[in-house]
Amino acid sequence: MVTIADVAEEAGVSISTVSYVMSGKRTISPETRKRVERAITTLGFSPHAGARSLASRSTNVIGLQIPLRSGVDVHVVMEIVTGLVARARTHGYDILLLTSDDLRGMERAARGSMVDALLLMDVESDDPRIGVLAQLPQPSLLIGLPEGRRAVPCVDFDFEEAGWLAVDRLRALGHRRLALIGSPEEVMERHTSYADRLARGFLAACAAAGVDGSVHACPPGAEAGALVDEVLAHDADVSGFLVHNESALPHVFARLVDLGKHTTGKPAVVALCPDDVALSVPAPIDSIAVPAEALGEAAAEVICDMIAGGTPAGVRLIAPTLTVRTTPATAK
Amino acid sequence: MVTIADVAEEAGVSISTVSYVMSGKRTISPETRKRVERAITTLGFSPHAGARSLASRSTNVIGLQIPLRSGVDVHVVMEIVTGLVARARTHGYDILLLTSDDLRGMERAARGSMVDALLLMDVESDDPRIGVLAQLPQPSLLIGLPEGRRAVPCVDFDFEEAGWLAVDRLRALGHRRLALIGSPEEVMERHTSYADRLARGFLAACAAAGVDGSVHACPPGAEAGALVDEVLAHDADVSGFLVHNESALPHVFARLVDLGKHTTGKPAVVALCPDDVALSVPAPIDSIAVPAEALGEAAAEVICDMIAGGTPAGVRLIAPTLTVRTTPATAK
DNA sequence: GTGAAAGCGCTAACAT
DNA sequence: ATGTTAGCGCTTTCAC
Repeated sequence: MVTIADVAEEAGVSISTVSYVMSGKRTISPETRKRVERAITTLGFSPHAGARSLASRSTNVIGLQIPLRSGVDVHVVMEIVTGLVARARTHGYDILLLTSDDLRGMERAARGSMVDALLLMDVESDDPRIGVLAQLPQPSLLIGLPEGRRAVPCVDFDFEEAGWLAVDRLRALGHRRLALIGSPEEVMERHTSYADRLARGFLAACAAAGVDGSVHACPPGAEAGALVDEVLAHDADVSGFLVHNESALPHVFARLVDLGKHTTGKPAVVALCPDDVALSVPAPIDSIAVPAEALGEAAAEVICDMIAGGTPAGVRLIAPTLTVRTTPATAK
Repeated sequence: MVTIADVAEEAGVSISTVSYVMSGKRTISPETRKRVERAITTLGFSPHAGARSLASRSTNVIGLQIPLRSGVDVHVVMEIVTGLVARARTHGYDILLLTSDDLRGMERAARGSMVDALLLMDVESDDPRIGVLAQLPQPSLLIGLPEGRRAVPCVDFDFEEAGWLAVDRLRALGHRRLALIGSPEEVMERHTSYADRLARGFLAACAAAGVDGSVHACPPGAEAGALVDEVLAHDADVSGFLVHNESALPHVFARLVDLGKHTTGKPAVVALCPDDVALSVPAPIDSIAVPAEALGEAAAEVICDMIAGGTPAGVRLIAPTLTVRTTPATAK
């Protein structure tokens, strides 16, 4: 293994000079800098991360708890992670993978100085991890928005507003009895932050508009078709659907077409999902995009800022936007 | 921050005793052990990972390159990662997330002693990363099976054999003209290892059985329906389909039902996908399970073994198994 | 503009 | 069965 001492010798300078060339923390004459840089590439030197973190008390690693639980939307998770990793790298940070069921893992990582900060996904409305985070010496950030006190900064998509937006659109399409086809039961039951907030926004918007609205947990995959039947069995006049369940979307849509509930002239669905998912449905549908990759990027920016000691982060919510792809006969 | 010296003082022993209590590398009297352990929990001590890696020359971290490229099956990726992380943790290893497009990232991690080993997913038949891996001081493992020399050990599902198995089944169902509906174009084009091997096994099996077989790249989502039409336009007698494209599966299946190509009495499809995906199709279909989680676990076992200096790993392929869910009228 | 040297918190000889 | 101590490879005062 090649060390900083080897580089120093090769370049004919002292160890500290090499260190300062790398960090840029003091002015170096152009010639020395050149010599050192040549020595570094000649020898193929990479500083030992452990030694560095020991001396500098920082790791350039961010711990990320990703949800490996059932019911989560893997597609969205992957996109968030994609954006996150890419953006973190541009700030010089690597990502240490932690799993969301492992409360002790994140403590271990933090207390063992393996990470400079912690990032949590798949946050629940009343998440037990938040208390732990607040005790940790490193800064932390949630991708999600729990209820109650905000002991920890948050970044998320504004699911609550998305509920309002969807109801607006469904009303404009002429629907007066609406249903939210949402996340699977287990996600709802553990009060995953986004599921709670979407339902809240949806129901509040329905109430405000004086239309009828109901919320339904929905299993992923083909069984979603049966749920549509169930909803209609309970109230045959339900005609507008907000679908927030990626793998159920094609099945819900197909069932609504079969039942004649959705036609080109009278669209019945607004989907909440990444754009490519909305486009994979056999016919055009309106959708509110979940900007997953941008969300990951935003989270990376905020956490890097926090590590750098930037301004207190607070709450940041990305606003939803509706994309209209249908041209209903009855739309004015 | 609490250090090993604090613990030693609290317990009234020397620093090395504390270290040896933690590592178990020498015999400690029960009383001292107890005292040290109490001191550790009292003070909430976690050893500094950087200091540890500096002194011990090992990090207890495995670098994992996950594919964040288009066309990959996120569902399968997540399952592999799930199995991998869980199993690695039981061996005391954490996972550093690297991305598969970042060739330099993995070198950086390895040369900077950030990881004890490297694990690569989404391997291509002639993968440029392999040459780099072989030069690195740390051991590495591929999840995949490239062609040519095996400079690096490999673990994977036996996609080639899966091709044979599927052809067996489709022939038993009475089909004589077969089509493989496979990965998206971009995955095929970069000669992703699994896509290549599945196609090879499928075509070899067709040739061996004297039946007609063709391979088709397939876009994810709804456009898959159109591909079915295209295949049949080219040869209307194609009747047996092996589908290896998770998000296309429901659409391919629906199209085949619409066209009357698939009936309960005469099943037309064998799917290659995780079991839950196969079960989410509206009707029972035969499938070959991709044991993604088990694959991740196997990879974790092998790499931990390699780090521990275990026996040279070579190639390990998990055998496919067919699950029959259909009871065709014509089956004997 | 550059060097010398004192740590950072551990592990693992080498002691006894 | 336990203590002493020399590093591990870097960053960062201090000194010039």
